[in-house]
Amino acid sequence: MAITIKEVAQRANVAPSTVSRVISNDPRISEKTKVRVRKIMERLGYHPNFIARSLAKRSTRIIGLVLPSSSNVFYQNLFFPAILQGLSEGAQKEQYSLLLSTGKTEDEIYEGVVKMVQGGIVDGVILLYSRMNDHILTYLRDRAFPFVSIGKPYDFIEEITYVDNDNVLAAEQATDYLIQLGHERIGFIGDDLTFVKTLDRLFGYERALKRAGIVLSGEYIIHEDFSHEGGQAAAKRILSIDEPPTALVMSDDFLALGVVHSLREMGLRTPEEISIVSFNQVLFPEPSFHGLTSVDINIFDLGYQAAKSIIQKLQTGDAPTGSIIPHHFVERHSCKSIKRTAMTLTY
Amino acid sequence: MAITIKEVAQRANVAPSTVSRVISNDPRISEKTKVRVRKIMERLGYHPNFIARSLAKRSTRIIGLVLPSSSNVFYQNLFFPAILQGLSEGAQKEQYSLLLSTGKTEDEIYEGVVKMVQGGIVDGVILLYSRMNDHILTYLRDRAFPFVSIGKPYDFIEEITYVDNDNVLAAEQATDYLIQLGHERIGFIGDDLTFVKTLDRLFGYERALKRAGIVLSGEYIIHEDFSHEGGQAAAKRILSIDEPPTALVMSDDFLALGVVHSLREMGLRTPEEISIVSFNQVLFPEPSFHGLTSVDINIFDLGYQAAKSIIQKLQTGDAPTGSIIPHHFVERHSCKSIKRTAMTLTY
DNA sequence: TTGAAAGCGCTAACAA
DNA sequence: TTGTTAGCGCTTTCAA
Repeated sequence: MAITIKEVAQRANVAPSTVSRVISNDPRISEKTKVRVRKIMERLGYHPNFIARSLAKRSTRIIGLVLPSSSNVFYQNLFFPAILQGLSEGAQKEQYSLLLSTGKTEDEIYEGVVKMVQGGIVDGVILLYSRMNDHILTYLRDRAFPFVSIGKPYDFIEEITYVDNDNVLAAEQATDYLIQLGHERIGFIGDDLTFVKTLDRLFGYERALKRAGIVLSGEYIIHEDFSHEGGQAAAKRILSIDEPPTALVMSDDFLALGVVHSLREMGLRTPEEISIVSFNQVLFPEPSFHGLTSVDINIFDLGYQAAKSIIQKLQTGDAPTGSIIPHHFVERHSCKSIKRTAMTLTY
Repeated sequence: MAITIKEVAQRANVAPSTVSRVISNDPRISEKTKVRVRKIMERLGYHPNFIARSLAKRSTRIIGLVLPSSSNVFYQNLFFPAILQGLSEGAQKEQYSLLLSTGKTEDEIYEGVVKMVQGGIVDGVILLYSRMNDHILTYLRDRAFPFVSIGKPYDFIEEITYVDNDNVLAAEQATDYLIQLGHERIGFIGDDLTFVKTLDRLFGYERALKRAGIVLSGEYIIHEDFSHEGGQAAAKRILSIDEPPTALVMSDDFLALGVVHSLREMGLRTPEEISIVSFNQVLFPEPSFHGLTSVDINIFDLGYQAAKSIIQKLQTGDAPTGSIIPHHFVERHSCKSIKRTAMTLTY
């Protein structure tokens, strides 16, 4: 067994409570005894037992991270490590630790969250996603347990602390950009519409089209996983349309790469025959690498701010409702102008 | 405050210890009281407090994960999420949780590990890397604290539980493959040589060359980060050599993509002018996608087995010293034969 | 400025 | 089959 506070107290000829106060650097303890006790802690190699402390203080300084249930896809995308890095740095700064949810199915994850929360393992929770009708969010909210959502919540937006980009605006700008280039047959490819960010991006896309007086076509809106298979399926769908789009807005770089690749295999080149704008900007930051024109959503900042928000909430009991992380449109080489003026030159 | 075991006991007219035994499904308790107590737990919405249980049992069922200190690169590579997925599944299966180390620098990480271990937060630790002269490993070993290393340890290989591929053999096979294709000027690009896996792969590369009677050239061995910048730097180095290699063995897909890309920008095409074999196989499993001939090291299995090994160690007090995960050579389109017979045809 | 003592919620001898 | 009791190692009133 390891050294306890009692043994330190004995050696130092003080009460355990005094040692405890030395640990937390209580100002009521004289410098002299502090120095003496610290020396003995050092000599004995004493380290406080966090579990005992947690039990007494009813706080662990551990934050639970909840991944989405479609985590197989999540694990194959650089979004996850990027956001973890931000979370990790934000937590480390305030001496918090991060506990991962391990479940695969929705039920497993739910059970895991209940265990973390009711078991007193975590002081707060961060949801690494936001989707509609989420049981876990409802559970946390019903219990008034501190949590932060990465992604704007679908309901109760006024009362939930979240961190997000302005996805509507970002998608609108991306779509506008394509419209400016002369495109009118513009498609949208996103993943599961239960995710709020997909809804938002779709909404921004639609808003841009409407404002430009372009009629929406249901055929042009496609939903697939953020995976290579998803990309392939999406590419097939696109080519099966009578009047296929000349440009695409896509909700993720990985998905976009898959689509671009599949389209190329089917004989459709980017940007010559089809223009592409995507989201996330995690795959090699260099502009020259894959050449996807894309919206950089600053994933690291998203994670960092989420950690900051939950910690603030835990420490002050309150936190800003919504934090919006700025995005940046990064123009590269996956889009081509098809304005009539440009076209006539070609004729 | 939440419901405690005492309140359940009162309502059920039993002693707290009986409730405790019901929770752990102790066979000594009669079915009748079990049912009664469970009903009351249900009705009160009781959930055991894990912290209290952990303190009493001196075990938390939490496993600490330690990332390498060069984690900025780690976070930008799909190796990390892939191994996490394996770890996660292995942990979930046995009802263990995963705690992440959050530090950036070596010192921060070391402090974090000490805190986890001495603080009694974790029952065991998994090192997600293996490098020579690792303080953390030494610390854990000195304390005889249960841990598993992902990657063969540099020292004390007999007594440390680890999970790894046969990287020497894999690199030897990859190099052999290039030799079979007629290459003799073969380079090796890896990252930091303090990582054991890089050492092993380098060793396998050298062994294959020696066996084929090819003289090693120090110029042909390059070390760079697993990042795009690293790839760029490596590409420059290669082109600066008087007699540049006609083929490369590389220790990571991400690095390889960066190198391939940079080389192409500098006018050297793959596989026409330079052949490439790499490692990891995390970036889109489809053979057609990026076309890199590569060694699939089954990262998921590596993580899954690591979780399994540490849990076995925690439960039985013992575990196999080394588990070797099989690798698979995946032939694609990044290598070209330059055998003399083929060459003469061209002349 | 320090100490004594109770208690955080649970488990695990030992008794019955 | 169940209850009693003494901790696990720390914090925190209350008292001195």
